[in-house]
Amino acid sequence: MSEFNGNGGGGDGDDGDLQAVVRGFNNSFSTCSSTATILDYPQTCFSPLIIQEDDLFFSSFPDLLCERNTVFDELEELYKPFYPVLNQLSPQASLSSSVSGEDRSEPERVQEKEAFPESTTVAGATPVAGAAPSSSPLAVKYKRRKTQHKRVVVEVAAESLSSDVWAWRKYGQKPIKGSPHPRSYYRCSSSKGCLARKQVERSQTDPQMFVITYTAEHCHGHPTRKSSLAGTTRHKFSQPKSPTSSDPDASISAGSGCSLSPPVTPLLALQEEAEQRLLDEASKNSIIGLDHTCDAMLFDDFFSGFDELDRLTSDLAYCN
DNA sequence: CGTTTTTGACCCGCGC
DNA sequence: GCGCGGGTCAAAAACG
Repeated sequence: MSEFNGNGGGGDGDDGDLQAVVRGFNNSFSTCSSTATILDYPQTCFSPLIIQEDDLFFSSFPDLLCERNTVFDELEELYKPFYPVLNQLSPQASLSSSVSGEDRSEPERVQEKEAFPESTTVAGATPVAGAAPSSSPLAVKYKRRKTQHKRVVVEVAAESLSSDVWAWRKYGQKPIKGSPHPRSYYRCSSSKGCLARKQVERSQTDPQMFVITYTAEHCHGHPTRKSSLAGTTRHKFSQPKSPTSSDPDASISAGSGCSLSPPVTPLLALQEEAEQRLLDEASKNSIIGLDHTCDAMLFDDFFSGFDELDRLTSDLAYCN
């Protein structure tokens, strides 16, 4: 790609950079050394109920506890304006209304169309299935983009990019005007039809940092470490093809790899699953409703996520 | 052989 | 209406 290469000497290196990033940063929430910072959007919610309940749970995960003191507290603070609203909502009711990810078997484009009905809004409005017909198949194909609203932008250090419980598949890379670094586009490959997207690019201000933009939500359960390992080569990302990839970040990819270790015991597997689900919820809640501050979906997904976490926590207690 | 990456082309949204 | 820039597609290549 001549245009891309035209970005100069940094071009090839950036290739490596972004490859290294492919695993995402989800686990950065559990890494105390992570310097994850929330950028553009006000974080939505952290329920008082989860914060009250989880002391025991967090104590089981020192890493999480560490992060909780930073990110979580910050989230809670930002979330305070929502408390009155949340207190009026029933988690159970929310849970029942938020189920939708399971049966998404239709073609992805249709799903996206419904997931992000353009110029729609929300607040309790039900997506109109089959609405907004396009004049041509191609029009349907490319329906989406800038009208998408659910996005979260995160800046993370390179060292926090080494692992991700999600499997991301790169589907594009573009040079960005005004930026010396290209942007890579990833979609979730953990589940067919998953709408989750991720954009990764190197920070302009600090080349040691990466700006990750998450779009949409995963329409499937969190892939446990166990199940991830059960896969074939999913997380064994190939080395950059370019022999010029002497980029130090490429070694991040090759070196740390996916830090997925096989669960030694079922209990450990459960703990890990709970941990990962928590992290996922934290991340998911960052995504939800960022542009629809009062979107009902925001609360639905929020509660459903923590309800599941609560269930897992109960399972943990039972196992102990 | 299945999955992932690369990369040129295509399409759409938006600003002018 | 036009052009630019960003986001996605899809075929080919690479990888394990």
